[in-house]
Amino acid sequence: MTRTTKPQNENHTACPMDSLLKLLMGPWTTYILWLLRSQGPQRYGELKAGMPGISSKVLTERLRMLEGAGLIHRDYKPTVPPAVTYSLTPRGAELKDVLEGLNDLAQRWHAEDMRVEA
Amino acid sequence: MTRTTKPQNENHTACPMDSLLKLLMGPWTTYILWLLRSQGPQRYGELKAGMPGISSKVLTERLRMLEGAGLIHRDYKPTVPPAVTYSLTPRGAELKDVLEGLNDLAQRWHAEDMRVEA
DNA sequence: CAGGATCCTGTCCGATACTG
DNA sequence: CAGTATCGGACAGGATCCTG
Repeated sequence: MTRTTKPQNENHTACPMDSLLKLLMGPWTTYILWLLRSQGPQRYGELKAGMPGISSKVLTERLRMLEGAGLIHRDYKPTVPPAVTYSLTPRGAELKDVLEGLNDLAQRWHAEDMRVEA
Repeated sequence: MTRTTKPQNENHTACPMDSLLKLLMGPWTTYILWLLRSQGPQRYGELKAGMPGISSKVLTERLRMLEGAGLIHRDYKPTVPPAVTYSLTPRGAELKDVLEGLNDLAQRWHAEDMRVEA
């Protein structure tokens, strides 16, 4: 086996949590999940409109990653013009709970820090 | 930190959860937290030894970020030679629960995927 | 409408060398 | 021992143009 990269690094990137974390951390990833959850299934253009400043490339990239991780579902209608609708999968919903836990934590800490610094 | 990025991005990086997520996603971040939790407070050198392949610079960088976020505590003894010990703060412990939740999810999905693909 | 291809850019990471 | 300083390279992300 040719092994040019360092074995140690594979160790920690192979960790399922780490890859999930790495997926979530993308600049717009949580936004996408948030939009799909709060506004229900949406089409590509709607998502893009809801995220001012994102490029097609990055949005597509993120959507593919989320799809690959089984967090969202891609529904492709080969009409003319084509219509693609994205929605959350059960896994996406499961993930929601953890994300909200993280969010609560972050917000609480943030609030605490405000009080301390004031 | 220099602030040359576009205003639109500040919108989503200003979200407390996003910054926390961004912090956690660093290449070695979860490792550090994991080590400090499973092996208790450790010194700089011990941490480094436990993470083969990491450079001083990156380790210091990550430690400073974690310290700045209030997740770890830095105890500096100005002896000769100096001794610096890092430990988890209460916040670090709190974060642990969420991380484990995420980890459980990731592992379960991973296991499920294995069954499906087999 | 929903992306693919391409180029360019900054950022961040790791290696090496040096210091109080 | 516990860092800092500096440099180069890889890669991620953005802008733009183009297509089924």
